[in-house]
Amino acid sequence: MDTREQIIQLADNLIRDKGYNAFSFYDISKTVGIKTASVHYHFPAKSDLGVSVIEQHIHNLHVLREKLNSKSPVEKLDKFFSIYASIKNENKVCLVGSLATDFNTLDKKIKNKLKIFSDNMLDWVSEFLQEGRDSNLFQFEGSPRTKAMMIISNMLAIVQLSRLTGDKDFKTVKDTIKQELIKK
Amino acid sequence: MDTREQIIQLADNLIRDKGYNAFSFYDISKTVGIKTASVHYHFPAKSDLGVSVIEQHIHNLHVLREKLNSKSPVEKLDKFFSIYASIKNENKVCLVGSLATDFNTLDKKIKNKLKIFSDNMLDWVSEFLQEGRDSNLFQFEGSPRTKAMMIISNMLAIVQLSRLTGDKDFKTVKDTIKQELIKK
DNA sequence: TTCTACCTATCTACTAATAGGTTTGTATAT
DNA sequence: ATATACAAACCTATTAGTAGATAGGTAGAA
Repeated sequence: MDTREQIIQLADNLIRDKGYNAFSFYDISKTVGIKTASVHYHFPAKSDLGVSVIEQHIHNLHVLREKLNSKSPVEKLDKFFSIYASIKNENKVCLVGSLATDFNTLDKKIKNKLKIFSDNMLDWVSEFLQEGRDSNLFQFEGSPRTKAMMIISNMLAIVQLSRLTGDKDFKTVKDTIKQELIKK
Repeated sequence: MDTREQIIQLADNLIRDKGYNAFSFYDISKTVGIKTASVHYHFPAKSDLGVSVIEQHIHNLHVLREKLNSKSPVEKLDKFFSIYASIKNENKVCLVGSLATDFNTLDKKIKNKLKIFSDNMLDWVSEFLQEGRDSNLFQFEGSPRTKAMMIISNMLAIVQLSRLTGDKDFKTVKDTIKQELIKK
């Protein structure tokens, strides 16, 4: 992994661990083993780094969608859950949740990119929910978009909330959502 | 309102607007009209202010519970929703959500106090959900605590997420939760 | 007098960011 | 084959600004 990628990876972890306004170029530099000025060589401003972190997530989601394209809605749902399970496992939160709380302090470029990412995520989940209902695998009322919004917000929040209430609440909520969606 | 209360009120708004690590004693001082050193007179450290903000929320919840004690579960649910509606209306997020994303940067005293607050909230919602189901007003499966966790996380997250996806999504999600809970 | 609530002044540490220099490899022209 | 040019990726050094925090002083009220 080259330096640039390493910086993005690290920034991503820091944002989801401590929040955007709690990490600095010094945190990056000491771990990568270069000076802060060298981090600025790759990313002139902190907001440029923020934008790149989100772009990485957009790209990863795109690749995942392609990969799962021909798989069943249940497999897609499981993969969706497993993303949040590993977030929880690392005691982090999801990118959208983290940046949403800092939203009013962010650069316009970051805000716009983040909107694109959350739209993509919402689009993907809506799509496989619809697909699952059409093939009688899932049951839910209302539009797929609304259901997607509810499932995403449940997962987004439970990784945050279970930092306080205990990690096993994550599993309980995840299992309940799946059960409600799949039971017949 | 005396200075101390004014500082707490202001810090509360700043935390829920921009996040704990994005506000400073200078933000407080310029609005209250005193110097930063004078803010330190009331709250020696930033974490003391943070603790007081949470204590205020704990107190407010306690007062609310007392006030609604004899009211119906539906009224309690509506009041619960209206709290989040006004948060959304101000384009803020809820205290627990905001501090949960910054959790790994917080002082131990803040972490502990925050746990108490989220426990109280969870306790209250679980209680009126149970009450509502017992009197055939609500229907849901699983434990009241799990359902409370899911409803709280939905609301916690939708105020965050709808900063990106649009304010009307807040209303859609809120209405859907209520409908699913009350329909017979 | 002593306490409350503020003040001025200052400190240390950290922040993002920039200017300008060094090293290293690589491509091109002679 | 060797000198020249150049860019990539780092460096040192520095800037201007902000952070939280403290020492010590003051004016007015109890």
